[in-house]
Amino acid sequence: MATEEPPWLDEGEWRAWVAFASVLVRLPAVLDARLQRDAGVSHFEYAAMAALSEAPERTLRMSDLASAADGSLSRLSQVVGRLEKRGWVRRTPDPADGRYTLAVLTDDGWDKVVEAAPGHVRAVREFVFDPLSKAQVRQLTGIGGRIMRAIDPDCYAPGRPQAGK
Amino acid sequence: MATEEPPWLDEGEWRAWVAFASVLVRLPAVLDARLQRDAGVSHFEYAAMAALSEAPERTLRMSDLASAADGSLSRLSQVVGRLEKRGWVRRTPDPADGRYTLAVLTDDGWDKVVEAAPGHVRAVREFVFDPLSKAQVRQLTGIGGRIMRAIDPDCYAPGRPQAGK
DNA sequence: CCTGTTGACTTCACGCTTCAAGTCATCGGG
DNA sequence: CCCGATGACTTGAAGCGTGAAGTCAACAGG
Repeated sequence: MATEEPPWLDEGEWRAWVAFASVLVRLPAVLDARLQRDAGVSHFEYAAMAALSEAPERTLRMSDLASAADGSLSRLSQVVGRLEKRGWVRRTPDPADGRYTLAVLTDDGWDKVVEAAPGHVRAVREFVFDPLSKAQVRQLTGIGGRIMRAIDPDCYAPGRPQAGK
Repeated sequence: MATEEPPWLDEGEWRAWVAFASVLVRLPAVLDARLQRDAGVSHFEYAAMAALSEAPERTLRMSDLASAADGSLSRLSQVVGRLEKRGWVRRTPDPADGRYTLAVLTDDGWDKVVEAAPGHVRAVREFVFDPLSKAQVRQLTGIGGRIMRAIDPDCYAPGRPQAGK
């Protein structure tokens, strides 16, 4: 029963895959390049600061920030080191439990996010939402959810009725 | 006219973006990890060898191979160097024009592709096509095409009637 | 034939990511 | 109070990607 499925892609799947695989490679590349050019930060740095900017007290534990930004703790530690050198983030041991380290977005860091966000949103709109119809946006939501649940069933519940923030 | 569009994402777009952005980060990561674990090659190395395996004579000029594999010439040059050391690819100056370099897939390289392909297809099926309905696969084709055309209008014509290979 | 130009590829230095230790604070058991 | 275990983070070496500069073959003009 291990090989219930056809081993190869049929023509419809193949067409979908060539188109989608290109998107997987090129879309992150152009979004990264825009962010780098317009704001001088990588997408991962931006994601980390954006996550902090939405957190209470603009503060998050390193490990929570790592998963919020979809990266390893090691990677995050180095990135936060760079952001700290640029004055956008500060690190403090958690007063409640010294094993944790808290990352805090500074006022300069907040300003940086506010400066970078509109350009990033504009890029996302230009390459993703402008070319799509309203129906396709709905379809994309469903498709993205299905694929994410296949990759990581714990990432979020399927029919969560609450409005996400 | 520069700011015709709303600067922010509405709720439907935002939900689509959170789901899709995660896919953009995690799907390449899991596919890469599978390929690395099962066949010991990176996705880019696999893509390069797969492109060669489908080319006439299993041969392509370096620059054509670079664009077929969606990477810079510089990156490709290094990867082909590594593949050559492993005996899977050979480099020859083009007899017709010495400015070009031809990359040729060796028999060992062919075997490697044949060995790696089923696992890769299985992974793509597991994470992309199994969780989607037939209708969603069609939708994904349309969405992917639209986004790609926004990124690179020259990448392929919209309604090309010819069956792509 | 010589020379400058073009374009394809290669190489090098640098920055980033990863993987495998290493450090440090806390907790539970003697 | 001490001691080992656990878990959160940090660090260091190694590998990979990028951008700039270098090499080399072919061509076009004198």
